[in-house]
Amino acid sequence: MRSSKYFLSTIKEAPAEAELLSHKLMLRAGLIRRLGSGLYTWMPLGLRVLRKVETIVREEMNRAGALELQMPCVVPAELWQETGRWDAFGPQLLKIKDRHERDFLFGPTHEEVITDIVRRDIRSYRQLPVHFYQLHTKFRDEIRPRFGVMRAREFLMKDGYSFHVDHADLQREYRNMYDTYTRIFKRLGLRFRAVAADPGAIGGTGSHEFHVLAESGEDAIAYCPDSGYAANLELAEALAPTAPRGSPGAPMQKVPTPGKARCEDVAELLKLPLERTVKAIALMRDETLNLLLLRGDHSLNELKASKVPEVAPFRFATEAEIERVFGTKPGYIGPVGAQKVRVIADRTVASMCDFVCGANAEGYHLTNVNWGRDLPEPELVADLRNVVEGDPSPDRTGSIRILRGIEVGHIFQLRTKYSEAMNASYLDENGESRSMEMGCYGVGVTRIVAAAIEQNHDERGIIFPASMAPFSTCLVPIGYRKSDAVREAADGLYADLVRAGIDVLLDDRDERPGVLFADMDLIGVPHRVVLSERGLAAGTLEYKGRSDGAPQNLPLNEAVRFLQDRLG
RNA sequence: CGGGGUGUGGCGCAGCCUGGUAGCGCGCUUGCUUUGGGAGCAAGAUGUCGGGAGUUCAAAUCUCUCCACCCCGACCA
Repeated sequence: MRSSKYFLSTIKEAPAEAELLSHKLMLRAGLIRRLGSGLYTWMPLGLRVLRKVETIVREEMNRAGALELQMPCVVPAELWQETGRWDAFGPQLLKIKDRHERDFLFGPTHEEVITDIVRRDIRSYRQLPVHFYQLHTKFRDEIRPRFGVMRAREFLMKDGYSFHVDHADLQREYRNMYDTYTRIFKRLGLRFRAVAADPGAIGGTGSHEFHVLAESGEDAIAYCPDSGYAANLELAEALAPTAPRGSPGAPMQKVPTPGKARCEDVAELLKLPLERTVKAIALMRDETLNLLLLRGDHSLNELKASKVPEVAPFRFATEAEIERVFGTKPGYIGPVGAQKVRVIADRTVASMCDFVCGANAEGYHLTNVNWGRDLPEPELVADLRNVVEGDPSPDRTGSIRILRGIEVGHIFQLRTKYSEAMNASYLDENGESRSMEMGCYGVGVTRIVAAAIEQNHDERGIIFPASMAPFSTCLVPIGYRKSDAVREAADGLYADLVRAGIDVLLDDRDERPGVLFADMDLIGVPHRVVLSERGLAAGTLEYKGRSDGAPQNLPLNEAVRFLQDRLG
């Protein structure tokens, strides 16, 4: 491709709408343009990148034995009413009506449609297993789309669905997909990690997420370098402390802490470590108030809380409810002397002694509080908190580190959730009807591009991994329009590179060299070859990798072979 | 949806408080010069100041209202 015949639309200053670095760079490099909230056009340059990612995903899915098909984006409501998701999916579901006022939806995911296909076409165990996938546009009416294509409303996703005679075969395919996803992200050249995850709203048992590691990632991952344990932070178990609870020291004391509602402030005022304080979080379950206790430096894990039967379903108590029950404002509430309240302690809190908590009186806290002496033992002890750096690994080998990640893939074992709801069954060897076991597997294709940039960039712009760069190589002639020698050499080398099957961009624009260099760096082309009169006179050209510190000179006639070696 | 913020040429912004004929930088067009890291000079083009209503002799500026977008929370590939 010649840039004079292409459409490069780079800009120096990122539009104010972009906050995240990858978003700014994608706009500046002219990969995408925004149409509306969460809606983006993929410009020719960006689409090249997207297609490269798609191709790798498709090749690996095919290699894994899955079959590509394509389902409609627009789906009749009846199918979703059958599984109850027409109502259960909530406002994220874009509902639409046709001219006959019939209800449809724009598919955010396609379990219903694929299960409908399978229940019509599959009768016998002899036809199983099957695995169908598509690369298709999804729409989810996110509450708050953000970060460009990272969390867009319309996005490209690879979604695959497999059907099996039994759970064992589903598990086999699940492992197959785990390996396939691992291959995909390796081929893409990304630093990533597979982590155990909560199946969430999609349902089923057993699930892993694949995260691209990046500082700005929205998700936290608990990772143990010693054992290899990796889980989404929300899932990682915080083990109970092994050391026995210390014995009570000084008597409990009510101390004034005016204006100090946060544990940090109380600890600072009392000159005590934050680890000696206890925070109280009031959650309502119907009309019951549960008081959850966490150590001052820990944070509530709402997923864990939602799995404690005595707590869930919950909502946070309002300030009015808190004042009615405790007679004081949030910030000064505590378990000592609290009436009509169920006290539920996090495992860590249950083993604390001589701790600090709210006194249920505005402007006061209690110090040297001890279970069994100053208040009854907690009614319930549960794992309620997020793990923190340094916690023991849940597999009891080594300790936890926290990494940030961007979720780009998720695999689920749905089991029979959808096949039962939609009556997708088959006849087994004995002629008996059985529900199919089902798995589903998603890759956020558009998000991968943003995540790759988030992980790989510098002050000059994007550093695309070779796998997804819009062009593998750029040929930058200096003085293309001025020097016959440069032009002839550039055209000749360009033709040679094209003939060698190299995905090369000849930057033949009539611009100053600085502009050409800056643009090629910005759009992230991994390999750059510079031709100049000076070099030609010496029979050399210049090569520089996108992240190399300095260029190197090469004999002119070795350029093609050199690049072929570099490109593998 | 709750909280915070922003809408002024293609992009980034000033002007608004204190009403008086809309400005800067980048980009764009033309010419000359320049040519190894986003050039210099000169001449130009481009604005329903987010929409509507109101106050006023007069509104980008004040008031009301609607809209769009961004940031923080819950959701997710």
